[in-house]
Formats: sequence, C-alpha cells, structure tokens
Amino acid sequence: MKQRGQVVIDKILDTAERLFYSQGYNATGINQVIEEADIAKASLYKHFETKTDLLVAYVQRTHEKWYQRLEAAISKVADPKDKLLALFDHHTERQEIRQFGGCPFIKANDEAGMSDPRVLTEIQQAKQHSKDFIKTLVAKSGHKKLLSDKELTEVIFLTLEGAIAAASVFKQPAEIQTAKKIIQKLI
Amino acid sequence: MKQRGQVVIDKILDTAERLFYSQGYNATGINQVIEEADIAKASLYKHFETKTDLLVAYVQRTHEKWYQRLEAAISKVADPKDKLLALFDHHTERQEIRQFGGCPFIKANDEAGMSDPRVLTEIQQAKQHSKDFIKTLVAKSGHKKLLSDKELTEVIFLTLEGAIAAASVFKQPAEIQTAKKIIQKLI
DNA sequence: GGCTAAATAGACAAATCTGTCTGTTTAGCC
DNA sequence: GGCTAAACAGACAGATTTGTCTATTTAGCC
Repeated sequence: MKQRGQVVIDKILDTAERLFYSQGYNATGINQVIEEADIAKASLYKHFETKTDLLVAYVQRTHEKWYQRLEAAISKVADPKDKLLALFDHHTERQEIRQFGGCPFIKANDEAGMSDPRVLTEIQQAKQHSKDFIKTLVAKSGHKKLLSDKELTEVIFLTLEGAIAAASVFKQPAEIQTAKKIIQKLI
Repeated sequence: MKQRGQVVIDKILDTAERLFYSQGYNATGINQVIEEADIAKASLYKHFETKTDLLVAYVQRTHEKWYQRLEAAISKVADPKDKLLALFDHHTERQEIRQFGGCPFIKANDEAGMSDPRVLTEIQQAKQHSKDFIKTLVAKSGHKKLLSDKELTEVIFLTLEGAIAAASVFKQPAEIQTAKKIIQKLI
C-alpha cells in the first residue's frame, strides 16, 4: 500500500516539476513550492536536505518519466522507418503540452548544470539515453544508407534537439515537423 | 571623443554579459554586477531603469556582436560550400571560448523569455537572422540539390542549434564537428 | 578656473530567500 | 484504542534581493 511519506514526496515533486520547468529553478522559491504543494516546510526539508537535492530528484524523475513516455509512444508504431518519424510527432505533442517551453534537460543544464555534479551527470545520461534509443531504431530501420547508421543517428538526434529549441523560441511546432520531413527524405 | 557615460555603460554591459551568460540571469544580482563592473549603484540605475532593462540591452548587444563576428568569420572563406562548413568551425571556436556554455539566446529564452516581450522578440530576431544568413549562403553554394534550398537551410540551422546544445551538455566540441561532416555529405 | 552634470559611496527600505526550530495535530499499525 | 512517527502551522534567523535616496567628489567643457 501507499506509504504516507510517498504522498508528500509526490506532491512535492509534482509541484517542483511544474514550477521548475515553467518558471525556472532559480526563479522558484521553496516557499512557493510548499505553498502550492500544500505541505509544511518541515516536511519538505525532511525528505530533501537542500533545494539542490530537490533539483537533483526533479531531474532524475524527469529522465525516468521522459523515457517511459517515449518508449510507450514509439512501441505503438509498427513500421521501423515510421518509428523514426514518430520521434518527431511524439516531441511535437510533448512540446504542445509543455507550451513550447523547450527541453527540460537543456533548461536545467543551462540554469543549474554547474551547480551540482549530480545534475550534470543526470542530464548527460538523459541525452545519451536519447541518442542510444535513436541508434537502436536506426539499426532496425532498413534505411537507404545514404548516410551511415552512426551519421543518421546523429542527424536525427541533432535535428530533434535543434527543432525543440527552435520551437521554444518561435512558440510553434513547425520546426519539429519540418525536421521530420527532412529526415523522411534521408531514410 | 568618448563620452563619460559610455564608459560606464560599457563597463556595465561587459560585466552583465559575462555574468548573465556564465551564471544565468536570475542567479546574478545587481550588487554583483556593480561590484565587478566597479561602478556605483546609482550609476547603473541612471542608465537602466530596472534589471529587466539591463537584460534587454544585454540580449540586443549580444545579437549585434554575434552577427558581426559571424559575418567577419564567414567572409574570410572564399569557396561557397566551404562557407557553409565554416559555420560549424566558427561555432566550435565560439563554444570553446564560451567554455561550452551553450547558445546565449537559448539560455536567455529558457530563463527569461517570458519575463518581458522585448526579450523574446530580440531572441526570435536573432534566430531568424541566423536562419536568413544560412539561407543566403545555401542559395550561393551550388550544392548538389539532394535537398531543396529550403530543406538544406533548415537542416543546417537545426543541426547547428542541436550541436551547440549537445556540446554544452557534454562539454566538448565533438557534436559540432560531427554535424559538419554530415552536412558535408549533403552538399 | 569655474560651472554643470555625472559618478561616487553607502545607508536604507521592504521584500524575499533558504534553512531551522518549536510545539501541536494527525494518521497508520499492532 | 493507544503508541509512534510523520505532517502540520508558523515563528524565526540571517543573508540577500531590487530599487531609492542623500550627500560628496569628480570630470569635462566653455
């Protein structure tokens, strides 16, 4: 059954996730987190020693949830080439839900990547995870070898990263769909 | 001759540029800016009404200086295809100088893009400027039309954006050079 | 050289920040 | 039902935040 402590931790992390992403880590105060999570300050500091520890937990949980969603979305697509294209559709959907706030890992890296080694490490693992996932899809895709597997993996990874950043600048999904069309020509 | 006020403004903007980029806007206090710029607080508030106005000025000046450097670097390359590849070398150099801190516009957008409409507008103009610049280079490049001009422009822009972000995550220029090699195969 | 505008140092206000601590209430388990 | 640990509200400390204000010194121009 669900422990009492887990309820509180979930409320804290749900709120931190929402605020850290939408406002930024440095612009979000502990007092706002406890108020909107509707928990006591002492409860937060019982589960997280410092605000930095909360940031680390936020990045780790974001990595986990990000991969679960990605894996679930791509597994629904049967055709191996379509799986590659589905990456762009999935991230289009995600950015629409996120109101074009950009990649949470890049945001965390830019704002707080140097503040704690655990933060940088988790972000690097998340991005490596993304690249590895693309790599396995590329290997099974049967693409037309216009580029090598390694190169195709890289160009998909990089256009995806770039498109998410561009979408968050222009506040629209056009760039991500443009990237999809270009990759379609290369596979 | 150089006005007295311009010296102060330059010292403020030089310091703000360095601190806003390396630490982030929200993590940088006005007190740190005036201390490291070695000017009085009243002098800063004489030239910039609020901290947000200083941010706007920082983003605008970064846009100007960014384009001047880019234009100068690419104009030194004669071959039209090499100009396209020189984009990646220029940004590799820039990121090495910046110690892989990533794109200043993406950073400002992620941290403070919503705080003032002038900030978002300037960032959008900077990114559109980048894309337009690439577009003119592509048009003159005589590339092999494996992709259309529009598509090649986009894939260069997006891989460049993605590579700079990836370089700032992994703290190394490898991704930018990998992007260069891939684009080389497409032109 | 003297006038004027700018830059100076630094106190100050009012709010906010992270983190600690005290004492009370609540919830889960045997 | 009573024990125990957890969550609670909220005061508090001490540092820091942006921005204002006063009074003094400095620099440039005629």
